[in-house]
Amino acid sequence: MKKLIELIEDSVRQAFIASEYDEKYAKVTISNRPDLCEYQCNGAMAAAKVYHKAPIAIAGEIVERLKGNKFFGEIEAVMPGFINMKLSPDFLADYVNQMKEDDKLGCNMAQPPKTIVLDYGGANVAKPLHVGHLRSAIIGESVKRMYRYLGNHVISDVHLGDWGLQMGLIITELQVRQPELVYFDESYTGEYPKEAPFTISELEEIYPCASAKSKEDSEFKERAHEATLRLQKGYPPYRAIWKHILNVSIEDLKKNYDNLNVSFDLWKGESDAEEYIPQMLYLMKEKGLLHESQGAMVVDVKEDSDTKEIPPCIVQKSDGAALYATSDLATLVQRQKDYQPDKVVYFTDKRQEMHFTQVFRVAKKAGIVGEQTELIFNGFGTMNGKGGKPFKTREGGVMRLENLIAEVENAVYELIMKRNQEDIEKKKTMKPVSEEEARKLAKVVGLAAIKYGDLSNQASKDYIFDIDRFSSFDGNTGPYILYNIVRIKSILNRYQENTVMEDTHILPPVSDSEKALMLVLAKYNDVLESAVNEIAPHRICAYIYEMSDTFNRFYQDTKILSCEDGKRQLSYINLISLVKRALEECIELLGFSAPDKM
RNA sequence: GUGUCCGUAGCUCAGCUGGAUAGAGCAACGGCCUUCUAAGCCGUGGGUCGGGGGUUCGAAUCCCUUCGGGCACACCA
Repeated sequence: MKKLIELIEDSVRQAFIASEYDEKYAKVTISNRPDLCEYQCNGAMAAAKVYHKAPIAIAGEIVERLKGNKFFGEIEAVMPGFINMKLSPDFLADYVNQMKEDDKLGCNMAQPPKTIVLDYGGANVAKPLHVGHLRSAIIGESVKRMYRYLGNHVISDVHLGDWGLQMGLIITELQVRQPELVYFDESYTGEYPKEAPFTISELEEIYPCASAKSKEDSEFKERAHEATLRLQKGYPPYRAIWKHILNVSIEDLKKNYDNLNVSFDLWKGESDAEEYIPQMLYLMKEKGLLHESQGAMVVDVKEDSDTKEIPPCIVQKSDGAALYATSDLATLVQRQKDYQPDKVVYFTDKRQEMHFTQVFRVAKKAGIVGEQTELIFNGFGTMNGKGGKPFKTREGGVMRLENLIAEVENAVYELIMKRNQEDIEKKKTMKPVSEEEARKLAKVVGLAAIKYGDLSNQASKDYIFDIDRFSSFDGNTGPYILYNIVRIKSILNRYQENTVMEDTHILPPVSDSEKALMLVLAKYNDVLESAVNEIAPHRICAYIYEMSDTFNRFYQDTKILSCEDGKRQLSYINLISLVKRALEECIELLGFSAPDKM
């Protein structure tokens, strides 16, 4: 469906052309003065100088040509040269009705659809998810849904950290602890056990212990490096241990991501890229890009236009082992082979920007991906605690993701119980909410609180994660958005109890608040498409907040269930159904959903 | 040091492809529940858009400069 603003702009452009002004001045924007008008065009002021005319005269000419146009209820030229427009109620209602008939509420599908690989999650095997993994998961998941919504072919890959030094560290530490295991018996030739010699919680303890040890004990560190290399070279017993680590971890990770309503099409890891390393190195060698520097194999990626020093990209360490860039590049080889993506987007902490700059340049230079392939680094800011310093537990440690989620759910749970208690005291309800019900509800609302709290900030900026603020039911929060959806559901339920809907037509608005609501609805496709183009979930948040706010005003001064005029009432019902649909589509894109009651 | 991002109300954030009086939420204060969920609505107070300069009819927005802060700068990921 054509965007509302484009329809208007087209007609304004015709007017500019008819008056022999350059059409570039015909740009229309949503008004920043809603008290004066709904849409505005400021082109007359810019054109004034070029055409040596008073801006108000130009604006006047344009307005004269547009008077009587079906789009406009009112249109006027205002000093010094603004063109102020208000839509005709009929046209607006017509547009909203068209939206309603469309599956995607008027959004235009990507033409042609693109194949897009998304790399987010970034979980490491053998390490629990912590708060540092939250943003990647939430933002990536949302962007996945956004791209998909517009009809793109999207493949999400968790891209596990399963191949680096941490593997060697664990193996080495395991050997220290349990040297009797068959994996460490060089002369052993039999089958390796199917059962892992550790549980997930043991694993989660082993890694930090080994990591700390390697910082103090250089001999231990040396052995870990060696073990890493042997693993990467395919040494069978280490492979067997590694497989155990993988299985135990993935099972646990899936559980955690499920709780966040985050899912992946692929559970590939750095290890899966390993077989592509030779091909990758060959491509580089063939192009003469590869050379040795201080014992390592590197590719120069400097460009003349650089404003700073970009160091060469190391693709092979001096001991021959793979590292971060190696696996990211080899992964690109694999993705190119499997999907020929038009676009690959990475969601990691913005501190990794340099790494991705290097990797992207090497990938293009070596021809790992085509010239046209878009490689996008979507770096996000740090999640800070209340004081503006990185988010920590009260003891100062790194907080586990599951604990964070539990804390938010608890905060929400407390609020639900408190509110229920107050309602009983005020005699608004007699029914105490059961603990089980409240817990269930707190899960749904808590997830909305976390995700909305995160996504409503611009991803690239650092932000403050404030549990109390995010889980609050007042103001610009996830719970508030859900509350509005629940309110609409409640009205619809009561209405449908005793009525059959036959006509689904929405009538032209009769009140300001109703028109305002339709105006917000009408820009749905515009907001969604630009949010997707800009990879900006926060724009969707801002939009649904605006819609909720506008709905509330409408709700306040419009009695729906007691409306006497049957046709009008039905129109209201259809209007708020559409609002509900729009809100639900949006929160679905953000990665959470609404309960039936709150 | 070089580069880069940021600095908007007491707090948390929008707005940044230049437009009219810089917007929300929280916090504070005052109204509105026998009527669709008051987790709401209406209203009041609160700002040198870090400072300075420039471009422009017009700058929070673009350019320069300065102060303050975050982050990155090859064998960790």
